[in-house]
Amino acid sequence: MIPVANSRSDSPMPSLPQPRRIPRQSRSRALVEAILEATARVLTERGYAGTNTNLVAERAGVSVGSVYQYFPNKDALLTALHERHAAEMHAAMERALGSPSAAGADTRDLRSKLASLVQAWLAAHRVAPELHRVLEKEFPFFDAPADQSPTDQGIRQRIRALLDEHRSEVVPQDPELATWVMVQTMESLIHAAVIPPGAPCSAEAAGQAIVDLLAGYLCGQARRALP
Amino acid sequence: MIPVANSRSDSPMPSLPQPRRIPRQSRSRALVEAILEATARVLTERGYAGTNTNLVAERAGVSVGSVYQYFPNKDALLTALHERHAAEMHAAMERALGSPSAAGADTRDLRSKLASLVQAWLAAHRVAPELHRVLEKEFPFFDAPADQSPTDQGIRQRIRALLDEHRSEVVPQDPELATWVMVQTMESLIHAAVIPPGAPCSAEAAGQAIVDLLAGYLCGQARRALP
Amino acid sequence: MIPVANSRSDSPMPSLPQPRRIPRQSRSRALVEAILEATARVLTERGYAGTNTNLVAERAGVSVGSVYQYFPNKDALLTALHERHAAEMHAAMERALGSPSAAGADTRDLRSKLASLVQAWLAAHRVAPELHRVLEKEFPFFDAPADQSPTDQGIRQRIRALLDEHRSEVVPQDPELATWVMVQTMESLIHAAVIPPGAPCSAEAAGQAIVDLLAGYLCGQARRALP
Amino acid sequence: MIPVANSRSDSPMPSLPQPRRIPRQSRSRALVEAILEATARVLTERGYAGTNTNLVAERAGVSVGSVYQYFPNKDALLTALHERHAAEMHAAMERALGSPSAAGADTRDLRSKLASLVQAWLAAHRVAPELHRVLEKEFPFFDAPADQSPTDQGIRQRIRALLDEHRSEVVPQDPELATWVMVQTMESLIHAAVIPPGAPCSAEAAGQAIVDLLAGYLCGQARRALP
DNA sequence: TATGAATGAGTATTCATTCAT
DNA sequence: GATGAATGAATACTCATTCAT
Repeated sequence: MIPVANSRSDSPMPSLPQPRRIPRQSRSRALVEAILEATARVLTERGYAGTNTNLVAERAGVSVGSVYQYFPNKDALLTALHERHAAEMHAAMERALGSPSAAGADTRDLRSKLASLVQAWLAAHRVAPELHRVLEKEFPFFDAPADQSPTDQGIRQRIRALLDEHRSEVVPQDPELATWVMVQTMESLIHAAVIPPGAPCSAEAAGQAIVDLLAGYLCGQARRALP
Repeated sequence: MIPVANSRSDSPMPSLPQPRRIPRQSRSRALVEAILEATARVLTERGYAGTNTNLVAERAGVSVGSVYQYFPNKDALLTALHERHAAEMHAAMERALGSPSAAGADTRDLRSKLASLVQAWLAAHRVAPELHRVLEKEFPFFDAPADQSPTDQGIRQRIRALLDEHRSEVVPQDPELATWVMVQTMESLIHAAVIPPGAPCSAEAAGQAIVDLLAGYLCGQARRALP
Repeated sequence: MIPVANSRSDSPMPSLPQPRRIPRQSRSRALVEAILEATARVLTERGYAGTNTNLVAERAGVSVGSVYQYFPNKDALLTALHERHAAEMHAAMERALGSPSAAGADTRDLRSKLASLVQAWLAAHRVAPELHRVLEKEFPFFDAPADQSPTDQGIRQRIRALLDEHRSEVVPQDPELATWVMVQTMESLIHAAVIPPGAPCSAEAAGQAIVDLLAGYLCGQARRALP
Repeated sequence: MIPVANSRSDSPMPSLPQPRRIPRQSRSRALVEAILEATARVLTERGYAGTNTNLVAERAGVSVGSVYQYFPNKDALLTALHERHAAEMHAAMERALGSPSAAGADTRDLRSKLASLVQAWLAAHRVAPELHRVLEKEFPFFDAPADQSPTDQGIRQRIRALLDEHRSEVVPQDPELATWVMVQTMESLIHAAVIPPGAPCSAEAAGQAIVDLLAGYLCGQARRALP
């Protein structure tokens, strides 16, 4: 395993960097918010190499010191942004699928649910595609630790639960493997679809194709109804 | 397009950096080879942040000046490595599918050909997974320009040709879109399967799953034979 | 043992920092000379906290990069200066005492030799007392490693040899201990004498007093001749 | 005098920084005590570079603001600690020699008194050698101003008084010079003896050697009785 | 008074790139 | 062509100090 020298200090990245202090007061929260907002903006405009803590601080209208008051290092900014993104995706998923505990309430078939999910995620990514590009394509090496982040785990588990709910419709035998295929495929294709140059078609068509792909794999037939 | 400030000079990266001179003499070629080899080694051992031109030169047993004789800047090294990788993939594809001009010679069905291709690519990636990890996961922002690289275009076209050859078996209507789905899916899943932590199963099983996914999408059924 | 966080990096100081490359060509040597000269000047003018590598480089008329080409870090500059000082003291000692191998050639008694040595060292320190102040008083924590430097060892050994040569005149039993007392006393008193506010008397008188002190300890009587 | 740029503000240090307010209430005194205690602890554990006001405040269980309520700047903390040390040495000296006003009461000869003093100081330094190491070796540039501190003056004067009491036994003519030699020698050798790597012998033997050195200088013979 | 969040100047070090030899 | 010494802009991070609450 390569020790990815990601920040200046060549120390091996110790799992997920956490905010230095959990902000409780509203002022602190606003500060953290402003810092993350500025990070997102700078990241979007200048990419990874062009992003530096001093600039982020300036853009956020705070001092560098304040940035370091809440984030132990530069990577923590990116990680926080990543986490926030994962949380948004998780929320979008919950909205699209409902909570797993409320199973049975949702009587749609697997394909319909997949369509909802893909739709919701595509919509969420269209908000700030450039930011996601940087976050997901320039720093996927944050994915390894991020995969162990609770939010990412949550996403994976929800997908797994979805497959379990519909296990009678699901063709692939190994649910673990099927979950992996699902998550990898959805993430990469949704990003590829949204991020320039994007898919060679409308977002709707791309979404449709992704659903076809997934449903074809899971249910053994790509099209809902083949005459 | 975002001007990714990747090299020291903040100038927006103008498409693909090309080798400063195409070396014709064998000595030059050996030099370029040594430099790229060293780049690959350093990249594998130390990741992106740990890679720098001086170290590459040292490892290659050349002076920095010589590196800059053949590569206009640091990014050109990585781009060249990426191109080389794409070329290898292209060659593996040719071996697996045969040249498109020799169509008709290969009488296997689409699924069999897909299986060969996935097999070949998985095998090719297992040779130096760490290098691919860095190349594909730390620098996927090269992907966009790389998509415009001739080699990548070649891969895309070969896949497109494959779908055309089997257009009778292919369910999706839009061949352009189908090609896009194919390429994106294969690339991301193969990388995900090979790069740690990898797929939650054997490489064979992962390959099988990828083929199932692709064939399900293209042919309308995931399993070769469903009774 | 306390890990003295001396440079910015909190890493434990690994014995003596060595120049990054041993300069062979005259230009390099001149560069190193200029850098050390500048370091000495800055150190003298601004003390430890006021000394920084960028300023040193500027004063030396070179770029920071060049400083780091020859010295791995800031401390190495100070260490080099310290070493150079020790070497000067060693040379002054050789001149005052003669080489130990040529024993017998010098027929003076112990007290005379001590007087020569003290004299020589006082003179050497009067050249740049402020520099020595900083070197010896602001950074004596460099002494611990420096004590293991070959030059400092050389000084200690020469003193030890001197005591051995005159073992018949020397009262204290333990030569190891006597050497320690000698070295510590000479160093601290000479520095104290030269560095402002210095001794409450002329340099000559101070030197005389130091010789009295040492000779009194070693030979059992402070004055050369007490009637 | 060199303007040692020791605190962040580059202003030349104006002699001795004094506590901002002399605390009269017990709570204040306790606060000051806690702060100094914490300073000593941090200094001992982390050395000069590792010591910072925020950490000191935290260790003291106070806010930084409170530190600055009683100490105008960081150096004042160290100066106060140094003063406290000097005071302890002064007290130890009083205990060993008796108050100078009570002269005549102590009928011991000079050498005995010196032995007592050296003994007492060695013992005092063995309590927290690391702290003294930092205090005396990392910051001896405080020595110059410290020499002007009342407590240090007190020590000097007491030594001077001692020499006067025994002026009949004292060989060196200039009492001012003799005092200077005494103070410098005792301080540096006691520190050298206690601070690692220390003297190449037991503390007792080192103390004995120091007394021999001083007595030899003052009284003209190193050993109490030479047959 | 006490607090501690906020400040921001300051600094060691790196590394892509150049160019005189 | 090849070399590698020299360059110097760039940047993460610290910490003494302030001041609104």
